[in-house]
Amino acid sequence: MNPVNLKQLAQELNLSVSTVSRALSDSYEISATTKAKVQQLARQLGYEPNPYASSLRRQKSKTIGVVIPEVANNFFSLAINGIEEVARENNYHVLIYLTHDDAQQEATIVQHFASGRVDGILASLAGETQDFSHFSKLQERHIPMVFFDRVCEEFATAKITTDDYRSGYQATQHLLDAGCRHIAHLLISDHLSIGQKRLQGYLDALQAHGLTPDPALLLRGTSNKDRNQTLIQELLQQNPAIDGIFASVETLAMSSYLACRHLGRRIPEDVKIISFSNLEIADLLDPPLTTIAQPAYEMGREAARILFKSILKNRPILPTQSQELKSTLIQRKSTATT
Amino acid sequence: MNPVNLKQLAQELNLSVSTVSRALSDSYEISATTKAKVQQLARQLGYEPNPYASSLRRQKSKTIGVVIPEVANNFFSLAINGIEEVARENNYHVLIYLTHDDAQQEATIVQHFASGRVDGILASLAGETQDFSHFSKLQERHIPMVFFDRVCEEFATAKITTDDYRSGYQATQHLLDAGCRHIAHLLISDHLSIGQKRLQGYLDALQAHGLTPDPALLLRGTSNKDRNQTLIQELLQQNPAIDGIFASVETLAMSSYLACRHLGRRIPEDVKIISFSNLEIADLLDPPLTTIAQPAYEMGREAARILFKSILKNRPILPTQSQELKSTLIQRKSTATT
DNA sequence: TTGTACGCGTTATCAT
DNA sequence: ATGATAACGCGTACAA
Repeated sequence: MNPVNLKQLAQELNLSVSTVSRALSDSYEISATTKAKVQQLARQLGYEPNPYASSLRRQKSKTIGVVIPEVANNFFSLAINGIEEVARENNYHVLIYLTHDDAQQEATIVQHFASGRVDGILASLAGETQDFSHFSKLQERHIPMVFFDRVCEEFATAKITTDDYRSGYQATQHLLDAGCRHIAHLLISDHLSIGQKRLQGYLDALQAHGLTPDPALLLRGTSNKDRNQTLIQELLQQNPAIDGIFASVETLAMSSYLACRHLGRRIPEDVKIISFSNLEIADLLDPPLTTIAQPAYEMGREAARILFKSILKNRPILPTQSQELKSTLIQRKSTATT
Repeated sequence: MNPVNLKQLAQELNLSVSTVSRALSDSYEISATTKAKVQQLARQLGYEPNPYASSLRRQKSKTIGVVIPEVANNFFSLAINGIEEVARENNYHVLIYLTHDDAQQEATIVQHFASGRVDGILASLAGETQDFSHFSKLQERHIPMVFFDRVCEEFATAKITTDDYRSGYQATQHLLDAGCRHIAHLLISDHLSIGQKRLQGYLDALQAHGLTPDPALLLRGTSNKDRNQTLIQELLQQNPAIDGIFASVETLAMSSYLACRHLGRRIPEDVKIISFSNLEIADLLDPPLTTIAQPAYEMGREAARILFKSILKNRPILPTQSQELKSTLIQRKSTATT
């Protein structure tokens, strides 16, 4: 059984292809009776319009592309939920591409979008990305694009972020208030602006409290979790004074838990830990993890909304449409004072 | 700047469209020099072939559709990782659709696939699904389809599952060995075959130990976590003898943790808990959760491999290509004997 | 080795 | 109210 097309419907009904097409799109110029006949047969034969023919003709793909580092990550999977919801509301389809934090792969993916496969793009940068020329080329082609979370500052488009500087400051402040004086900061990447902002918040908070940041207490995580745990263990051993850890991403907090356990450091008695995290069950950890939770779902949704506003109204996206949402610090036992 | 197409390249080079087309596909009938010229200009102008025109012409979309209940779920996000990897290896694109466990939405999505938008489908059923006719229609159209995890037994196609009966038996056995005599079983849905198998394993294990299963100890979870926690609390209160919980999915285990905490039941002293789960950090929970971990990534990968074998060789998928992978019981403190 | 012509399925324009 | 026709961009059979 082959896919049914307009021609077959037309033949069956002794109508022209164009009449059938119009009947199906509920055009006002078609009589009610023909409409009914056509639509009934279409339903009966399970007719589905060929989306590629339609895309070719209309120069619209009804598809958006989502480019993210990983999907097995609470933040991104929640964001996808938000994106998918808005896409469905607009009868759009969602193509997912994973960069695995590899700039080269990201470039390949984005380059492909010059083909017209998607009407718009939602992207969160690979940690490695330093050269943004692949994105610029898309801008020249006027393909609307919204960045979320791991944004590219330089681009004249909308970006959905959270108040990373403030959160970084607040997290550090929280540890200081809890009595920590030697706070390590674990970051993801040297290149991401959100990482830089969180770092700057950390540095400023320390200095505001009369403390001199110690570069030895900064650790760049890798993509390998075992390696990260080892690095953190070494950090803790080489700097026994460390009494607080501020992790920029969830996995680094988890590696810190394992490192502490391995070294016999108690949380929060010996080391207090706070982390950016969208772990739903932070409360069920041992000990419960104090988190800065980003509104991941809302970020995905807002990014998608802005994108669709542009696609549907055929207007360029302006940087002024950017939004900065608020993260929430949720205090739990991992930073409790004894 | 408009998307570049073959016509423009042809004009620029004083060649015909077909020559350019052939040069780009590295056809043997084109001279090396023209090929070089064409390819250079194509690169220079950032030419990307229009995938929709190509799909229309070739009747191939180079796209697969993935239909799953949720993405914010460790099992499914890991599976997507596996799927995406295989898709990328084959230069295919991945469309993601979420059913949110709603059979109606699933039917709508699947129905749309009759349009030819995808060359193949990977699906994991919505918990609610009872009527499978939407899938049958696709089979009539010979669109290759592989089910994974939440499979539909009735279909003559490949299914990737885990040894759910054995795991259900083993999980129950594990609790029995730990001394439990009143074991509750929390399931997702009455309709999913994997749920039925796990349940059967549970029932058989009980009976093999001379215990009579008590229907009052079976609880069907909902899609609402708070509601689930309430239900579990009621279950525990109405059946104070319960000393073991076997959860069929991770969220029900987490709700059980919260329920126990709320009621002051200690884990594992008062109640031991075991659950199907792909939580990476089960070990960091309080107490660490004994899990049956499914090879989610591998399942996605294998399902995708089978699908691509069919797509690329243009052969139907046979039920004999089905695979049953092994889950692993990882014993942790939540089922420890005191 | 290259060019011409057609068709994939749909939609939009122009006629009747 | 309906039909004929062209075009979207690409790939291929056939011609030259």
